[in-house]
Amino acid sequence: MPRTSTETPRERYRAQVRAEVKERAWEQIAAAGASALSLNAIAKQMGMSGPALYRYYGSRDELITELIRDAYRSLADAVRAADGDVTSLAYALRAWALADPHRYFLVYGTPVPGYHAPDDITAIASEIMARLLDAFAELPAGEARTPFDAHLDEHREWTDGHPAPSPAPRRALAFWTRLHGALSLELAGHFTGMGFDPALLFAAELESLGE
Amino acid sequence: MPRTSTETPRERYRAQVRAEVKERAWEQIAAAGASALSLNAIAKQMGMSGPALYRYYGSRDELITELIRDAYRSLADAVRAADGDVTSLAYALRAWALADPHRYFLVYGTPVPGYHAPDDITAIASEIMARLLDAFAELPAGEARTPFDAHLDEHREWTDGHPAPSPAPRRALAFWTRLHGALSLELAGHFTGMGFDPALLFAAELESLGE
DNA sequence: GAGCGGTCGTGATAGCCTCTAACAAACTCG
DNA sequence: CGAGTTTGTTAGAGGCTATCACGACCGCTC
Repeated sequence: MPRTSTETPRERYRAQVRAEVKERAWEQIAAAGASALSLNAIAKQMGMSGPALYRYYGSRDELITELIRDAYRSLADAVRAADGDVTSLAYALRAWALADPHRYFLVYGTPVPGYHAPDDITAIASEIMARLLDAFAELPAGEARTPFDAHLDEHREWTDGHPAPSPAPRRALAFWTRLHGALSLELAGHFTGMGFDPALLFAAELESLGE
Repeated sequence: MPRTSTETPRERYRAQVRAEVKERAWEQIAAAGASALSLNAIAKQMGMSGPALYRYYGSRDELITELIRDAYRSLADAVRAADGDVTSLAYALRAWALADPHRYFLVYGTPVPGYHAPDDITAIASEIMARLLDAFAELPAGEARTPFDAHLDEHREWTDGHPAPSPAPRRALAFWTRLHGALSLELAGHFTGMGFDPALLFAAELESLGE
């Protein structure tokens, strides 16, 4: 197999170790959530002693930020891989969330107080949003124009130049907030013991976006 | 002032210290979130040495559980104090959430992996749900019956004997998930920099429940 | 009022964590 | 081969949760 010539052996090794650290980190997160992530434990698991890991990640926060970045990227991939239409987007989102709930909460869960997302992460987020706007732009306009539509027409910074006409931004926002509402409560276990099927609730909410 | 005769001085003192601990805990949570809560720091703040606090709360988890319980109780109070109708319930919820976002996340945020809520907490949660069902039971039935309505009719464990007829449970669930979706994304800061007014999004989502 | 039992606060300690610093070993590349 | 960078080590500071043994104190009872 051909190797990239611009990559020194050291860089190769470094990248490999960083990747393995992330792997273990994901395992830990899946097992006990992001708050329980311990650089020390990862180091020991990999057979090296605590501080060695700091050669690869300057701090716990740096590692977590990298994991959040990867989570966003994988969500963007999942969304990109879905068919263009709204329904398949919704089920791609749901499948991605159910595949690893902790990863979902890393993106949409309780924020760390001081934390502010780096630019490249917000860029990925807006790519996902663009995909949503695409999907809704293709739908027929349909219903009546709401006051919130008017407000959104005057505040379209977030659509970042996307040409989707008037009802689409509102519907894209509703897609995001409604499905997040249903998904996050399901993943957080707030529906357990209630008896109904969360998948059907999700479907019903998705339905509500079509009307 | 008359004092309760069933209360010994020791018990009075104990209750007072426990209350002050909780106060400091809320301050810390408001400042840096629940994950940053430190029994040690609280003890020092109160002028006593670390382990002394363990006389009052057996563990950090026990304190947090108590805080979650209080959060649920205060939400139940807020909801109980609101007028019966759906709109005032929604704005009571929103006001309660905005008053202390970290408290909101304590209730509806990323779950701690091992954690399972004690019975009395789930009891409070179902009282809140009953209030919601009340509000929707008073509304005219209106629209067409959905497949999800049928599913809910067969799975009404969670309504806990509440007599609200068919469309009400679905609408109460939608109230919960939609408003939570909008609120939690707002509180987590996912709308910052997007330009639109989260209050108007909330209002629009609330509107969507009336139809 | 004296004594006694339970409660409360203390310091010491174990064990975990993050992260820094100084030092030794290993590897790359000229 | 040799020099410089990179990597890993141990030691240690300072934080945390939590347990334990001990002394001090308080309030109830006699």
